[in-house]
Amino acid sequence: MSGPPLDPLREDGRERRETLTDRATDALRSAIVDGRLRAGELYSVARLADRLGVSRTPVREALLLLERQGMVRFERNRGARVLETSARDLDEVFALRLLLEVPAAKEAARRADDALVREVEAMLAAMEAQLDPPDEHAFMARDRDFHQLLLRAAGNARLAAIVADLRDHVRLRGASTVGRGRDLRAIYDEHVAIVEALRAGDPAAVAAAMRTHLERTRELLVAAAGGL
Amino acid sequence: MSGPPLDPLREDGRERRETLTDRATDALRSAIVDGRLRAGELYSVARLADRLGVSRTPVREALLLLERQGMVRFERNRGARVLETSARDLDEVFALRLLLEVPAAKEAARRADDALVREVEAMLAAMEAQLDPPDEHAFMARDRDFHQLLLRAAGNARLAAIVADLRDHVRLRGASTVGRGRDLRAIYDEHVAIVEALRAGDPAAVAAAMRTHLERTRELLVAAAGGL
DNA sequence: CGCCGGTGAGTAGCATGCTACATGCTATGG
DNA sequence: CCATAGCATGTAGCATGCTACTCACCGGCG
Repeated sequence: MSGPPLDPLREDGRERRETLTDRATDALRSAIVDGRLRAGELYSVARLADRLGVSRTPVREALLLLERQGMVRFERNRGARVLETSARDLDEVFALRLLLEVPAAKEAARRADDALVREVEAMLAAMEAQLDPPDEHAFMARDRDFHQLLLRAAGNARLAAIVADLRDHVRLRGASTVGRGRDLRAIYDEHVAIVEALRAGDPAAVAAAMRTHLERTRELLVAAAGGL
Repeated sequence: MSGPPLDPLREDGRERRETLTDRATDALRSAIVDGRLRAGELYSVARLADRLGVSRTPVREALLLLERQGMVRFERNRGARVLETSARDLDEVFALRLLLEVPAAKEAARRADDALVREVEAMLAAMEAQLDPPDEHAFMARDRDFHQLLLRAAGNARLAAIVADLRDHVRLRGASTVGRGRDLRAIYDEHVAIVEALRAGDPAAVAAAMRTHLERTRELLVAAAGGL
């Protein structure tokens, strides 16, 4: 089972600042998040290396990094297994995001200037553009950018990096299911509330809106994963 | 007819035996934390591999993992540089520890039973044993165990893992400096306050004691690093 | 004297070779 | 027919080979 070929990493352009290990890490991470590499499945380093068009070394190094992030687990002489994300895992992830992102949103609001507000508004518009027709993949990419913008604005780079890692545990479903469009609209509205509070210069309201958003998202995802 | 069970040679049937990469990661991490590998210095994979008595592969893999943790940075064709921990880094680390450990301590207190209280008390006694004569290295190891015990008791494994990673950014100084013994005593007393609140079954007091402890430690370390 | 270009040693990054082990299949013996 | 030994195949883990690059050093030239 070789599966569909992943995008080759090699580019003919000679200037490569990034290493192949970096590229392999990004490629495998996104393949796992959007399900092209399936949770629960075993993959061999050699086969993935073939699919990516590189040698085994950068692929193994990438998988070791993803293992540390909790996305895969090596099984000796068997392969690397993509780990499933249980409802309990999602609960842990969102407990952490609440602890980190709510205070970070408040701090970002305290520091916010007009330039940040404009950036956030632009991000919100980009999200809205993915509602009709509903494109979950593009929407979630914008959602990630929105959150990262606010997190970086809070001034703690490590916090932003930790949240980015946590997000990778939420898998995207492939085809939109029934009612998915309405879900996206609801998520979008929660972001609107955050931006309105930010525009009003009200850090406590920003924090509250972020808390509401994360709690609702947690409910949604935990339920979709079968509940606790 | 199976007879009496023999001791299984394999731990879990399918789990991971420790690899050389794992051991190299632990060895290098602790060498960096206690200063045997010096911050700011460049080290080559080949030389480290010689010192550890293994080939370059597990050493490179270990350094890649430590790079992801923010402890080293590869410089192409030059080596791996041990990153310094600035006062600003420490401020970020403790901002995160406050966001995570204070609520975690409260949750641990809510869940605490007699067994946990006894474990924590034993850990506290182990810390006290390192006060006279003062042994900073052993004391800090116990301190780490104390915090990890509480974090795990809070029921969020990822939270505990994140805090463990953050702690590695605090370097131990080698020989005790003047007044170091008194510092250890003060740190110990802050842990006593946490345990007393825990014994009293008062989650809010546990959280407050943890906050005090972390804020004082932050002040101490940020000042020692030259201030913000 | 100062600048500059060559050059050789050392390096990360990547590819590949090698070994022990896990597992499925098959042939063999009951 | 069924159980099982052993063989073929595939794998992670580790070692090693190879290449392009960095940089310190040195000698010659302005």
